[in-house]
Amino acid sequence: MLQKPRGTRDFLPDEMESRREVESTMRKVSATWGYREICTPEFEELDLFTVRSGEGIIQEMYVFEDKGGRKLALRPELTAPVLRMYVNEGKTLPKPLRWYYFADCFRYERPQKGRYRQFWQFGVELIGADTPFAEAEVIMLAHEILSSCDISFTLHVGHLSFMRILLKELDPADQKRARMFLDKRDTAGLEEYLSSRDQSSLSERLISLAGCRNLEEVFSITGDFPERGRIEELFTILDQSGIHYTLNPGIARGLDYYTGMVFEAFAENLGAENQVLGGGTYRLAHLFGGEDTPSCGFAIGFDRIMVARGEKPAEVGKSVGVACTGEGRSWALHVARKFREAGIRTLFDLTGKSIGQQLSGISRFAVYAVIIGSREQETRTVTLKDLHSGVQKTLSLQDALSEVCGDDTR
RNA sequence: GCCAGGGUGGGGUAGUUGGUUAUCCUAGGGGACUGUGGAUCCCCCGACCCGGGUUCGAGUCUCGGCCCUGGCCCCA
Repeated sequence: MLQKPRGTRDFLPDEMESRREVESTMRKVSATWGYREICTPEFEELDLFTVRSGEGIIQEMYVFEDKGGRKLALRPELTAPVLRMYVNEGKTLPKPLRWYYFADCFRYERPQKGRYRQFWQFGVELIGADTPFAEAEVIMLAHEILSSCDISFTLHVGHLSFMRILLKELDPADQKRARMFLDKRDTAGLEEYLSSRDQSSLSERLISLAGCRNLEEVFSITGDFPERGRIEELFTILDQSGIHYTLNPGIARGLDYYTGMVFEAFAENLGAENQVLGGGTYRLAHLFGGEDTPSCGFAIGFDRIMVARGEKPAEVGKSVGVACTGEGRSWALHVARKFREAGIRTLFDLTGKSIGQQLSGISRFAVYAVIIGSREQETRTVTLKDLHSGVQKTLSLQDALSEVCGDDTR
């Protein structure tokens, strides 16, 4: 028997419905903030991703050559494609651009809990606004989306300037190593590394920086620097917004293109892969041939959200099943059509068996049965049975429709 | 790429030291049953992940691969 490729999943209707429910919540929230959906190709030129992230990621991607010999890759993420799209066709649109996407991505990695080779991301990019308000808006939107997903999470907000100030004397390779240690909260590793570089005093300052939970402490370590005012303004807005977050100067993020604010969110129930969101302020457009454009955004690991939510059956809508005898068939078809026109999920019996057996089938998926035989056909009525209470009555079609439609508890 | 633990009908499972026709539950299909439901009874369907090796004989032992679960690495 053929298997599905490693790290991919099939989704049955129950799971698909609950995924769509969450997805639709994310879309709705984003829409209320004025963000509009975009879509980019499933695959792109390989260079788009290597320009941004380096050659090293080739082994983590699905890379292939098409019949014309072009080197292509299934997208491993969406920020680069979105910014490529912006450079290609968004430059003349009025700024700022508020875009969101919901799309699948592919990474050739070892699957584990919450990590698959095909996975879905919901993300937002705010392009062309370079203010504390822009950064705050993106964080607040992220917070609202996560809150609407019915999971418990913690939101950490940081800024790369703090670390940069302390690290500016080191050469770039050492800076990068030091950031990685901090990002992983590996203080022992950091101390060891920096003392091998004769920078022991630095590691102490870095570690206390990473432990800071308010700005005064941070600035007492870093001293004053030009961006201070802007950073203070950003956090003032966050405080005024009332969202719950933690200041975390230890966030470094993996990549070099982040320029300032960075933030991450973590959920429970997730094991080793518990980060559900990551984002920040960055500059990428110039890498793809555009003007240097300030942007910020975030991406949500949709599948991890679903894991963190746990088993939650999706809402079942109202539904009726139509059972009929041979004599009642033509009237039953008409009745079914009317129910569907009223927006009710309506399943017609396909077995042609006895009424009892039809009801037996219907009761497995519907809360109402509509029974049509020769009596109903002659009098143009329907027999509506509530399968929960067992109560049934014979009504006009119109009354049956309003009974089903009007009863919101079903 | 690395480590640990796994893989028996669709799902969940039993299977002793290697020994007859691989156990049970559930789901699914059919029937009893063409004007009143989820019940019951009967019947059916359906599995040892793949390949090599050891053996008279392998679900069981062994090697390799694939896949799953979790962890490491990485995390754009």
